[in-house]
Amino acid sequence: MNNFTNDSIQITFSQPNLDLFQIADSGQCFRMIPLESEKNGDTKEIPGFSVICSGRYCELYQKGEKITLLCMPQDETFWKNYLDIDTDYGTIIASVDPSDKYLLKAADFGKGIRILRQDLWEMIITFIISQQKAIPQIRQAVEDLCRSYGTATVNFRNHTYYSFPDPYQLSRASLEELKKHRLGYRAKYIYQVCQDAAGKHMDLDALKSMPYRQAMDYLMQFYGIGEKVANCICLFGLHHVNAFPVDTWIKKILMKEYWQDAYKDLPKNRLYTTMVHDHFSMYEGCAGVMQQYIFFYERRGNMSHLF
DNA sequence: TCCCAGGATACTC
DNA sequence: GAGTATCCTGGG
Repeated sequence: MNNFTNDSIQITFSQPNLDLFQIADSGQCFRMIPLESEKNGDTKEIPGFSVICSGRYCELYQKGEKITLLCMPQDETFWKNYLDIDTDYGTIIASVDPSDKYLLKAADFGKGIRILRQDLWEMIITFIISQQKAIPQIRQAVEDLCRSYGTATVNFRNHTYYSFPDPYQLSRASLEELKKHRLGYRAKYIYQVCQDAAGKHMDLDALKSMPYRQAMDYLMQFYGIGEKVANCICLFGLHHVNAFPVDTWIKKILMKEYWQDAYKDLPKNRLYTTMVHDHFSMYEGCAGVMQQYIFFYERRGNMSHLF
């Protein structure tokens, strides 16, 4: 990380409960990519990540609790905020119910995970894309949209990177164009949401000021956004840490680890809501973090690697 | 070849 | 309110 060309600054700070590798494949962030260097013709992975968010580019490196941030000087505050450095995750982990052995293990295993403060619009589109897709496919589709419709900028290494297209940029894509990016049946959802956002029918600024429940109701009015996607947008795009997205992984965990006989007569639809309420509503203000811990713990046990 | 993967919609009853 | 077929695509 020594041969950067111009203007960039390098800041190193110490931060507990922050693990770049865990965050990068926690499934919340799709533009945090391992850095590679070319040596003797073949590419070699180096222990760092490039991140693109809100039109900005940075590189992050880690050694123990020491995080090194490489970015433009005016963006230092932005990236520190992105990493949610003002939240004390140690306190959150310490608040785990001692009788919940599974969550204790999961929180310890994923103690370096944080809820990043990402761009709202990017999260809306990304999690619409995410439905019925695996993480590498989501990455690919997002990168595709950025290269096709985003703004090209040259970073401090003289490499070109592409911002995530804003509503106006993305709304210029026709439905047919969107379908070419392997979005499948999601293309029509994205097309409609872009039209809504560019036409101010979807008001992102208003959304940012809404409390969690209101934001959920607002988001679910739009075509292609159901409860799960709305929860992901709330958690990762609005930093509503009470949001608790329930996908098939979480359903599996709930059935495996939190089942009680009292649930046997509940219809499936009510079942998961009830289970989440019974076991996670006590984590006021950090339930979403607990969701990330169990999600990551379960997935890591089942998958060898993701990149 | 079939099946399903980190869902939502439109349609049934 | 609760259950189901259908929608794209890629990979096992």
